[in-house]
Amino acid sequence: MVKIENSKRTILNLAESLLQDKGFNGFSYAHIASELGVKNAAIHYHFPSKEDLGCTVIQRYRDRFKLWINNARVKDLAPIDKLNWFLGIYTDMRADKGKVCLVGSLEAEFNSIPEVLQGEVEALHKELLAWLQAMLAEGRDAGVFNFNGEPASKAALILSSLQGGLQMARALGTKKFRDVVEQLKLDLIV
Amino acid sequence: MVKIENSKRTILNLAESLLQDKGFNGFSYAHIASELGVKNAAIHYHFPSKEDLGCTVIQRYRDRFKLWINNARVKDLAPIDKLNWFLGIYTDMRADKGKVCLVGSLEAEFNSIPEVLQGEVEALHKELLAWLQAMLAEGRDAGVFNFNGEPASKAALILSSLQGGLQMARALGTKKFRDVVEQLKLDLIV
DNA sequence: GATTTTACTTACTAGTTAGTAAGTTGTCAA
DNA sequence: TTGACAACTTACTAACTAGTAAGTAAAATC
Repeated sequence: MVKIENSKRTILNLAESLLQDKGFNGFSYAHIASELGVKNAAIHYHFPSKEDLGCTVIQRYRDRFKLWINNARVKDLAPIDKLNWFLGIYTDMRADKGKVCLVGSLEAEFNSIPEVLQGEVEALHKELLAWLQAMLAEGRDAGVFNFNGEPASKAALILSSLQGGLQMARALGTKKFRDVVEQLKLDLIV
Repeated sequence: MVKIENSKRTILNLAESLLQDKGFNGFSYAHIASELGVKNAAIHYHFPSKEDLGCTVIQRYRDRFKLWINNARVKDLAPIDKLNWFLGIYTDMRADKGKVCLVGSLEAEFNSIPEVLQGEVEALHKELLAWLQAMLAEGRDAGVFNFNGEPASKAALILSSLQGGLQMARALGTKKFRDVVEQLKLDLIV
């Protein structure tokens, strides 16, 4: 028995990567197993069903995001730096083999994924929006952001455009994604 | 033999609907066949491969869009009415059982769909952007739209946010999509 | 040192997938 | 009336899907 160090985490990393690359219906246990050099059943040992695997990936991402935003490195940033930190997450995804965000990938296939997974996606999306909204309100109050309407609506617009922008870049290239980010800033920063 | 009227078109309608609902990897020939009350092979008779089917759906959509924008009913509209016409397409998709746009659905699964289909998606996306860009430029020149930066970038932002907004609405409800559209207008219209 | 637990493998199942080959039947043109 | 053709059905295949049950070997625990 060749023991792989931290199999569970390695499987989750690969599953997350495959979700962002091929979508939930676009990868199989066999893909993960062959990439890890183990058998299908080994994946089922750690994650009995694909639903379990998907949910755990999202839960881990939610935990990660919560840790980040509550860490002083992000929490104590000025609004404009918070914005750039957030945009950087998406820019990094694009740079990493043209990945898209988990939320976008799973919402595009929303009606063909398990219900509990839908619930996890909903929760994650709400958490992202809540943070964005608070950051926008903070920045507007501080006079560094300028926009009409509610912070909640502006947050929804920004997140949607990042989500769509990553997908667009797959067909039209990274430059188009950069255009979206730049325009986003032009429409926000004083 | 019970002849279904215009089978080919009926199959295309169903395939388009399934693409927008479940994604390319989320539906099968069996789904289409059972819904139409025919056998699998009947679908293969009209569209030998799933790749053919997908491509034909996109080609038809491209033709339709070309017809629309070249028709006087749209062509001769004022920029603001052109905008509302375009936004209406997406609002209607949302109203129709929470569908997402074809481009978004296929780009989310971009790395697990056939290459020729990727090409069709790219072409459609470019055509949508080109029309949007021209409309934005026209509106800005006419003084009804106001935005910084290039029309191409603003077009990319708007289309991305509509694409992402439809997906977001699946998890968070139609109100969130309306918020995106409203914010979009606030950020554009004088 | 014995026993339990962890992390697998082997071997399998039942269902689904896209796709094919050969036959059938109604329609239409010559 | 015959023959071609369109639009299927029947019957099949090979590959892949998630998932399971039983066995195995090393490591941790007692």
